[in-house]
Amino acid sequence: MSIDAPTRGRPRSPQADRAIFDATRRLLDEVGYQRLTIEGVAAEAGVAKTTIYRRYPHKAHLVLAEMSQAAHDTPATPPDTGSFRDDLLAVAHQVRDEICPSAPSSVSAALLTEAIADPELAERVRAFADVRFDQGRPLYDRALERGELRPDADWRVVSEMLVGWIFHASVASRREPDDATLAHAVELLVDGVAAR
Amino acid sequence: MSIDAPTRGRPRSPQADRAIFDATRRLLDEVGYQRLTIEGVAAEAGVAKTTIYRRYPHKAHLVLAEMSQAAHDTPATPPDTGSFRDDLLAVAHQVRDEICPSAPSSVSAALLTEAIADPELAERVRAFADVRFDQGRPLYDRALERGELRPDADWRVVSEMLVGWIFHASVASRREPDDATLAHAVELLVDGVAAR
Amino acid sequence: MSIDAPTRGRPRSPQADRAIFDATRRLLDEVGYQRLTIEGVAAEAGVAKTTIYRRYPHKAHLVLAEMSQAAHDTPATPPDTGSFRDDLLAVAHQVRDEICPSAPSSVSAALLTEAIADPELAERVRAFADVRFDQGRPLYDRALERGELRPDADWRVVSEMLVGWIFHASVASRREPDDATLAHAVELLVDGVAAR
Amino acid sequence: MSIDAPTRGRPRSPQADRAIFDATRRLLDEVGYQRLTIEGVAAEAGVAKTTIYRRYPHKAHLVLAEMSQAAHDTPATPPDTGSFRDDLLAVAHQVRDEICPSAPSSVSAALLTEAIADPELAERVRAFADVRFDQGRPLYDRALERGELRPDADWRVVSEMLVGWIFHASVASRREPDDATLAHAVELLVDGVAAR
DNA sequence: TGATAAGCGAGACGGTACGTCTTGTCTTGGA
DNA sequence: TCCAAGACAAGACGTACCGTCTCGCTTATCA
Repeated sequence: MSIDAPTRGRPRSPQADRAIFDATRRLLDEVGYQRLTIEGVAAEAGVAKTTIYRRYPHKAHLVLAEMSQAAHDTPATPPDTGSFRDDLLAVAHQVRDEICPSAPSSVSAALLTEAIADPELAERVRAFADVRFDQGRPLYDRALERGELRPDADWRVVSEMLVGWIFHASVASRREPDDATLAHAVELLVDGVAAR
Repeated sequence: MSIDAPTRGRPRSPQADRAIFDATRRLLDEVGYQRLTIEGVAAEAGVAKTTIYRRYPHKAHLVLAEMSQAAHDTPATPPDTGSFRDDLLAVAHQVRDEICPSAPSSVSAALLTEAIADPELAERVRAFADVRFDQGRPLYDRALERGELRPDADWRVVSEMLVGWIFHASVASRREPDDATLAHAVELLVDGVAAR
Repeated sequence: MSIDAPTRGRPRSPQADRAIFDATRRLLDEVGYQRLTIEGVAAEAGVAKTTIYRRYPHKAHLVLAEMSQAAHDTPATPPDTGSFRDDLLAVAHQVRDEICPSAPSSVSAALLTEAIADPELAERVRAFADVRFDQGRPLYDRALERGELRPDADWRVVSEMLVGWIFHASVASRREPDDATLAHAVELLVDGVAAR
Repeated sequence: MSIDAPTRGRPRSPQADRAIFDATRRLLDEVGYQRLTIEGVAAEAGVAKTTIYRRYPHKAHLVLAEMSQAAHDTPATPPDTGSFRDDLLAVAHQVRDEICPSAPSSVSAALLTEAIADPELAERVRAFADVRFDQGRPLYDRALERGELRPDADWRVVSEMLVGWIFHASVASRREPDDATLAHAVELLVDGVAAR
């Protein structure tokens, strides 16, 4: 990507890198984002605080880096059922099951919140989100080819609407939506809410 | 609701109540949620820390109470343009302008984030959201009467989809959606994304 | 003693008086002077804090009052062995066993300490000490009659020297003095430390 | 004494050490032990609270450390008048003038009081007292050589009796003993209270 | 084959806020 | 006027993390 500066001095330890990521993941699962502390990660990873601060300026950057790494290691493959409606429904299920499964895992919300006050972080979060959303793009392309999707529809808006709804419904309104509600939402999204 | 226990001991000072709320609002506007501090609120309100802790166990509860109070004092009136589509668009504008205006005001996001890890707070947030959503209900009732809305559509899901999208788009994806994007989103929502 | 002021309003409850004293004694035995709190006494006595503050301005006064009451209820009788030396030794044993038996009981030291900064308390403590010392006076009078005591010796100094030494030895130097050391101290006191 | 563990991490700042001691001394002189506050010391020393708590678990330990340091910096030299009796009298004057000079300085009493409930502190206090008493030992050795002192007399008991008496008389009984009373006490101690 | 430069562990440092505790005062309603 | 109950202002407590800073040591590249 960038030409590495001519690397003087001792290079950063890849073991430390891994240990930090692993500890971050473990603690994220255990106590959630809010109660995750750099100090705790350092202890869990058997690493000095400095070693973490040298890599990431803040907790949020650390966590985001870990998530990016994880996303890179296990890329999500969008469903391909042959039907746009069913594809969307499958995505809805995926998102719900990824976002909701117990409290701590909702790291994303926390990151988004922090991003509000930290423009640089916001930029990285946006980049991360872009990657995620782009992974879903083929789904819309296929739908378009099959003539199931309005050509003028902004696929990004559609994605965000689905994901944003699940987020909002889970947290602000009731518990996580059940299968019937998911289906209803997809139907509204596909067919519109207007009377025919 | 419940008959208040026959009020033993000195009653809580309404002046303190007000002072706390006012200080909270002022600081929220000034420094935002993250950097809001119980200690700071106490100082700003000219009140002892204990007086706040006696009322609210955590920062989040305090802030939510303030928001509830504010919402109660100035209830939002849903738009009534005579057209469902235009009503929705007006709501979208309202929500965007309320949510987005720069960093500090994104208190909601922070509250939602905290609610993830605090079930009791989550319950209160949910109650607050219910009130807000219910205020918008007449809009859907009118649309139904006019025959503009599918009778089987869950109005709550529709609301959440719109609000959730604006949230998500603002924070996770790009900056706040512009007017054209809002209009596009409303159109997708009303007419559906399927090709006709 | 004093003519009671013409008693307007509701008289103070003697039950409360007793409950306060009892609770004070219990807590003193349990947690010691330092960790005794007015709040704790009120709770333990089933009495409002105000009820205590109406009677005693400070913790120290409360405790001193309790001690005076206790001393009044069970006056100490000085030993009378027929020998000055043995009387002193008996007193030494009494004092050691009263002062030392486990940490919390050393309330006296704490009171003395507080008295340094509170002249009124100091006066009361002094009065209390005077009563205690006076209770020992007959011992010296008898010794004087028997011709065992130097006529010019200030009995108060002698008492204080014995008690002060036990205090000091217990706390500042080693553990509480054993019987042999007590006997040695009494001997030094009686016969002097000078070579004959 | 023990070989210090090979100094891992950043060493403690000697400047902080000094600043803490100096501030402690200043505040002790100003407001006395009871109203001395760790927070206050930190502020006065220009040091973080944690820096103090890292060194001393409690106020009492801090104060004792300061006293030890002070005692170490300016060791007391026992008087040497050539006469045991006059030496003792000189010591008595020293002790009275050191202990009594108005409220704040009676730190010792406070420390002793706290030591009752804190075994570790008690141990340190004892060590400190040992040093102080040992400094007075030559006085007794000289008296012994000159044949002024009973060979079987425990010099430590003698010291404690004198110091303990001054303590007790100052605090519990009346104000600080005047010169005549000091002389009388020394005389009793040296010659004994028994009639000849 | 050193010199130089960074990385690393450890842990102290100045800060800030936390949430708790206790103090002594006050304000209720009821006795 | 007292009492129980409990709110109140004040302020210290001891703790937890923050992000920065020395230390002594290790591991690289460059001269």
